[in-house]
Amino acid sequence: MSTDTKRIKIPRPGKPVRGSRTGQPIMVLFDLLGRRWAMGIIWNLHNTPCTFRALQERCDSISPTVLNARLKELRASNLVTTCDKGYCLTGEGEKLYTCLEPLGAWAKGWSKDL
Amino acid sequence: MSTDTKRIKIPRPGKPVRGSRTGQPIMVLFDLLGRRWAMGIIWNLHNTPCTFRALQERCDSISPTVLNARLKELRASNLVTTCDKGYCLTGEGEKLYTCLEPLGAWAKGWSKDL
DNA sequence: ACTTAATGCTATTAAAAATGTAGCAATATG
DNA sequence: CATATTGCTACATTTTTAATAGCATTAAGT
Repeated sequence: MSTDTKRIKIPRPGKPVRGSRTGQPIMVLFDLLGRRWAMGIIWNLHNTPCTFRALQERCDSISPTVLNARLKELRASNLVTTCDKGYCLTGEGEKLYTCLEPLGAWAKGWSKDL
Repeated sequence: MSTDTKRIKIPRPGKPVRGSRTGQPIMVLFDLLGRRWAMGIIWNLHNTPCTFRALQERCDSISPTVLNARLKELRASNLVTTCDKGYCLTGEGEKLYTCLEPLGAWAKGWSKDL
């Protein structure tokens, strides 16, 4: 469980990122969340800390390479951390989750008329 | 402005998608939104229809290849459509936007303590 | 102490997606 | 007509993601 962030690009507010030269917070967030499995990881981690391997299974057998990359990014962004049970959301991460939560209900309605 | 959807993979609720064999609506949505620029496009299109090229500029000069791919997906998913001003969000798209909106405020707070 | 099993990864190769640039066809405008 | 704008497509390059194997470390079982 290293916090090694070398050679990975973490989007940072105020700095140019993929998708925003200005580094507007929302665009930085979209850059971070708009990566494969980022939101799924937050969703699956909500209120249920778990080990790397358990998380891997919950995320439909996501490859360890990507899971590890996402976890590094999310930890560097202070959304995910480690606890005695393994990985879990930080306080900020849980707050972010509550912002995402309404999407669950919306998605159900959307899926009906699709 | 064709509605040509051949050769692109649109995630569909109820069907296995990238990231969910079960096709849970939320996972389908995450698959769709977890693609580069998808959320940024919705954000930029909110209440402000515009042409392909104008949208391209708003999205920090996103490449036309990706913009077009995202637009096809979002149109096929009934979130984006065309109007006299060019592209715009559908009713569903605007509803989705209201789900995303809180992220703007959250992101500002998050960016401070990062 | 010696296995065995689980955990957290890294390495590697291949496939898919995104980027960047050029430019074309169609329509509108002067 | 000539020019400009629009909505894209083509193509080559770079990044990401995927898929699979497996290693090092720790914890438990016998």
